[in-house]
Amino acid sequence: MTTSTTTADRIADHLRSQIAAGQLAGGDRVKERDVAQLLGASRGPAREALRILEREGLLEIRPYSGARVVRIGKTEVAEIVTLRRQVEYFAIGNAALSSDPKVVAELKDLAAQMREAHRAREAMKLIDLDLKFHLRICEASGHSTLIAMMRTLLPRLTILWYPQVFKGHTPESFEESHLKMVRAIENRDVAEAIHATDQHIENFTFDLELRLAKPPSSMLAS
Amino acid sequence: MTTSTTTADRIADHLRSQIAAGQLAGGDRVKERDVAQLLGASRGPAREALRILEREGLLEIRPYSGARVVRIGKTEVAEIVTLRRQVEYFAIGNAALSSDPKVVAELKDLAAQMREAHRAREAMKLIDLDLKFHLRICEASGHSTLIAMMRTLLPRLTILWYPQVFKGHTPESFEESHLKMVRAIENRDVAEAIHATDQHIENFTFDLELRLAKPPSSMLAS
DNA sequence: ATATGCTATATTGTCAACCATCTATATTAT
DNA sequence: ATAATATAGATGGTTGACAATATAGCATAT
Repeated sequence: MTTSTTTADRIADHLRSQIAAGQLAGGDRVKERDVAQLLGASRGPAREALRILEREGLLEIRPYSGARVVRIGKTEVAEIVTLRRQVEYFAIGNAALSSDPKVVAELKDLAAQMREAHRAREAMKLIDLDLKFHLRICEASGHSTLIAMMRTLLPRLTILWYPQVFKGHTPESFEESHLKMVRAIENRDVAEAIHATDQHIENFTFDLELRLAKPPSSMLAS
Repeated sequence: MTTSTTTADRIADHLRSQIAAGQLAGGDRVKERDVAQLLGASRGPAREALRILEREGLLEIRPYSGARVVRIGKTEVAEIVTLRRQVEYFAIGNAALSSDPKVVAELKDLAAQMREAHRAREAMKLIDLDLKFHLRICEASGHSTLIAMMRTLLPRLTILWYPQVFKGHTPESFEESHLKMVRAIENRDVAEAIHATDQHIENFTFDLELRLAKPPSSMLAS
């Protein structure tokens, strides 16, 4: 649970979790007033939070018509995974070239934290750490536009991933998969970095299922 | 001047033009109140507009510290052009596969409009049309994430391009460069589509200069 | 002169109440 | 059943106020 600086961020975090966990399903409507009251805030920050989630591709907003949770179909899944792969290649390639020891240390730390979160079965925390890990790699490149693109991609991946976050790997294998990427960065081995990334993505998308839209289920849905 | 639906969009459009034209230079501060009053609006929409431009990578916003126009250096220029190339390959490849006649017609129309805007030396209109053109190619793919990424990229390109928008080509050569892409889509020729895109980007980036930050210059700067 | 800490001020962050405007739904008339 | 019309509900936008924070400027100490 990251202590965000602004109310809008806090609200966005909360809604993001709800969406990832499926408490807000595809097609559900999200109203400014409900969101605001739920977190004890006013409409301003709530509105802002919805825009944040729109940019992340988790909500669709149409003027005067409100926000709805996006429906993600098979096409989108394939699309997101493909784009993610390309962006991550680019990112880790650059990270391997610069190979900042400080970044390497941080990544190793994140990998260890993920292992623990995995052991503790803290799904949301694990996802949050994983996002931080892959975003850190982008940030290491120092390319602001690349970071922006990654920010566009990662939240969408979250939705796909959450339902089966512990599936197909152990805390140790999960950590190892990440560490392979880190070591490649550490050794300035661009080819290996990309290969490790390829494997990493492959390991955790082999049976990604789309989450079908289901009937309204949450207290936010109307 | 595009007639936007919401006030925030209108404000964002206005500021985007100012930034592209250099009336707001890198490092300049942009205040909510000033922006609001300038367009006869209140702080709400102004705030929203700033967030829009932040997402587009034209502004940097820090909590309680305000928004500043980003400084774009040589590194960023190279980065943006490279990423743009990759995204556009992906987009036009998909567009060529689907090859929607309606889209093709729209693209041809846009190319013609660009020729006229070029003849009339209407820089901002030309850029606006060009953005529409390339965005339309993305939209043709139907990939919402790809569209999101393109929306991240295009506004940044605008800043780089504006200072020399008419340089290195005639209205006719400019139209032809776009038409080559359109015809490739029309003929479902993926390889040619990518080649045409490559040429197109190459033609108009050969001597992209970075715009250096300069002293505050506008009525919005403080 | 430089560095440090404090104060003052401007700006952002947030709230609340209110009205305008539009969308979508329900209703009515044909 | 269909089309035109009301109605309700939500969003878009305004105003004014206040709280929280960062930054610049000033005083002080080194």
